[in-house]
Amino acid sequence: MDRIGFTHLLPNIGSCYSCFKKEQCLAKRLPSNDVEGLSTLVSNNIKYRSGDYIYRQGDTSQNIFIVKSGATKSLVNSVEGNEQVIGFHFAGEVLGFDALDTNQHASSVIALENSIICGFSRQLIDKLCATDATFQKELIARFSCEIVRDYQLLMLINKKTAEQRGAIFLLELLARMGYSRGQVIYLDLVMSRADIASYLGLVPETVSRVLSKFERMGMLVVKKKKLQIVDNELLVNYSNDHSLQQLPETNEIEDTAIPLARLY
Amino acid sequence: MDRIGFTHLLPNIGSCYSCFKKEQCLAKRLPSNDVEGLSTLVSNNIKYRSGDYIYRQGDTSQNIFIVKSGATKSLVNSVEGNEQVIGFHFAGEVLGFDALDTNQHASSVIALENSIICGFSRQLIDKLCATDATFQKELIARFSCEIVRDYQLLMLINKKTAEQRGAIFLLELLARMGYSRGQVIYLDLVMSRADIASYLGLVPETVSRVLSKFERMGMLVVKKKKLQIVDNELLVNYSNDHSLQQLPETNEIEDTAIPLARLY
DNA sequence: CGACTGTTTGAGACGCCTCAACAGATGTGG
DNA sequence: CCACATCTGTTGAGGCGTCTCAAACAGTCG
Repeated sequence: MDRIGFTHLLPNIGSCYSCFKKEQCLAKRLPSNDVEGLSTLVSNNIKYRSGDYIYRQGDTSQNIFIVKSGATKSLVNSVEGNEQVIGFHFAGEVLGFDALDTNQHASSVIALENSIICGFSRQLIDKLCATDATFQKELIARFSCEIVRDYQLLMLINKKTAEQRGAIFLLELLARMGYSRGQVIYLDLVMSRADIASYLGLVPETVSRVLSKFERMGMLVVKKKKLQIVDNELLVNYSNDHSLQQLPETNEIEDTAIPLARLY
Repeated sequence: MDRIGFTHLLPNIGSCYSCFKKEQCLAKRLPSNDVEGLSTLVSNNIKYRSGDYIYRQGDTSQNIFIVKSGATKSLVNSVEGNEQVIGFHFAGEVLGFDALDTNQHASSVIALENSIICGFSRQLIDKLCATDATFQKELIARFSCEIVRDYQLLMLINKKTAEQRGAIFLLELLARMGYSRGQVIYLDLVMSRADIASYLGLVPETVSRVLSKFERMGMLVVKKKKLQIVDNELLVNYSNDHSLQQLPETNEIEDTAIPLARLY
């Protein structure tokens, strides 16, 4: 499951200077003569296996991490033991913004598949911020982006039906994978139904039902963790408030009369 | 409604140097000889009336703001026109972190009462970051704090009952107002029931019902926007998962016996 | 092969929303 | 000052969407 296609070509430990992902990195615009020296402050290319923790809620550290390949989920545990997934993270994304105030991570991050991740110590962050205005601005931008993402998740969980959440989730995933509309595309869910459910504020059964319904409608084809998106427009339609524009489900066998009744 | 007690003593426009809130300010530790010059880059002590917008979702700017006195709410509008309150902000808190990546605010902020707010231009932020490591770290800390706050709000909205949300909301408000446990205290809700409901992912009717129930239980006394917290411990108890330890509600006609029943 | 986890599907329960009516507070203009 | 409209907040009755609980199945691993 090599998401980027050529991970196997990389040495396990490499300098930032030769990193094939440096354009996506937080520190992408560092002058190259600095980069080499800085690599001593970076944990390069750490391999994590599926299920491994990158860090745990409560860990005392101010490291931040950058996903180089693979995928992770972040989650928060409440005092009562409830656990909620608050994000999925793919290549190029930054983790660990939650510890830079309190010196304790407010969330845990777990690899969803075998992943390669770089770490920046707080020492390095401060050094880069002090010497490189570009890095500093990039860091601020990433922070801001994360906050906006949280807002969107809040909007998603609040006051949307399970079907809307499902549709929006899939569209978000498609967008992050770089797919545009109108293509017949295949989507690889790296996370479990339970993860999706937790992220969307639902239970796994409901997620399963939503996906099944989408499949019955001809919107997509579900095969375990592999999805084929057949009708992207329908998905977009469903992600909006469709209370007034209810589309007929697969009518043949069972209904026929019901959708007509629903039409006005 | 003078939350801090001596707003009226302040001049409308003053330098940062003489600001009585500089200890709480993002720029609190600036060397005093710099502060005077910087005040030209700060919009000092702008007065907003209740209902005024500090900024609107979609506004093109990268200013950030600091609430000096008063209170605000921030909210996000979805494409379908739904609106959700995502935060309340009191003196000392920073607003506007959501525009530093895209150069567009992802949320709106509205004054809940007459408020005094300072603004920092992006130009100033960058200048301070470049010259003052302390400011830079403080900014990062505020960012991180905001992200953790968002996580907590997500946990609050997801999988909690209306009563838990109500209890947690009140406790959060108490904590931010600096009250500790065990006191009989008065709480002044500056926001409407609709604002609370939106923030908690509920409808105003439900918020009203929850508050009424808390009052019937002897937990607090509701009088419009003024609350008296009578039994803080009970509130804490209710904020946890009380499915297994359901406390008896008012069974008798009205009261009298209720406090006694609650004593163990 | 049997345990185990993850997923799907169904039936019923329950919590919150919706809709409606009403009360109280606030503001406006005559 | 009152009549009126408007807005906020409260309370009740009923409906609906999601959760809960249960069962069955598939896939994986020992």
